[in-house]
Amino acid sequence: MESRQTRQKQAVLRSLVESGRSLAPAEILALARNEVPSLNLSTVYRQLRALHEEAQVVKVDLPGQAARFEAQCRHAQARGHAHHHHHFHCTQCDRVFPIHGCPGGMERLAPAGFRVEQHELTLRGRCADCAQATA
Amino acid sequence: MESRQTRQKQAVLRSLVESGRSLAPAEILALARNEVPSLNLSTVYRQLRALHEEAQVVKVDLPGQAARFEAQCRHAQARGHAHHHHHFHCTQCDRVFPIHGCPGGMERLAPAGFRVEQHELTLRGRCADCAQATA
DNA sequence: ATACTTGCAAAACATTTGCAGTGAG
DNA sequence: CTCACTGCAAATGTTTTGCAAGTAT
Repeated sequence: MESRQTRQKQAVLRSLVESGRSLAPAEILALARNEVPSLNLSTVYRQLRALHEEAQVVKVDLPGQAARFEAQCRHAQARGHAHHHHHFHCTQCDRVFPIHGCPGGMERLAPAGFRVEQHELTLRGRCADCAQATA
Repeated sequence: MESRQTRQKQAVLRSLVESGRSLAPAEILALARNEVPSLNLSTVYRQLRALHEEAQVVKVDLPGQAARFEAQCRHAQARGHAHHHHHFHCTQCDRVFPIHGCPGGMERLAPAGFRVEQHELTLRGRCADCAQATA
């Protein structure tokens, strides 16, 4: 069950790396088709799963949104696990930005007896560009 | 466009209030059918939207999960806006519990120029019941 | 009576899967 | 040569919508 190197797999990963941000599967399909015109959406999903298992790609699940995917940063990739970070979702331009910080102290929030194993934080508001444009 | 009082609307709200936790539309359908056997899933969705607009029901969007809904607490209802709280999602029994606390200091996490307007926090792990069962 | 609501079927999305043919190793 | 990968079509799961019949006000 070892994975093979295919044009479609390279195209999916390259689209993600070159864009530098989180993309929806349909966006990835559109970009990757510049390289492999026959590319199919099913294949995009299958390769995203494979790349995710290889820790080359991170799945970004924001509340109430369809899943997006982003290329894993080199540093985290080398250590074999994802870098802990959160996301800022701009309600105006709909872009998603990484947040490199964490309030901490999550364990204390849960009721007694609950075992907190992980957490996800999503900030929402307006990004620098949109906040300035509105002001 | 004012809303009418129907058996199905009452059944949807009652199921939510009596359960005391977040329910998926399909779960609400099952419970509410005890009261109105002919109830349809489309109607559940339509009434959930109506009740949400009337601030009787809150939509709970956890990352990577289908939407759930919960009854708005009386206190918050009187003030006309939702009570700020987060959620704990048990990875074992898949139930969702309210968390009445908040780390705070979210504004400091965002890059300069970003305007944080709201945030959502999801804790994941094992609830008291499941943690004890495993131990 | 009027017009909002309901139930049903079908549509709209997002994501997955079965399968026969293609291609990487 | 093999067996994983691909494209396509169909299935799945969630949520929405069109429409004729039903019902609250």
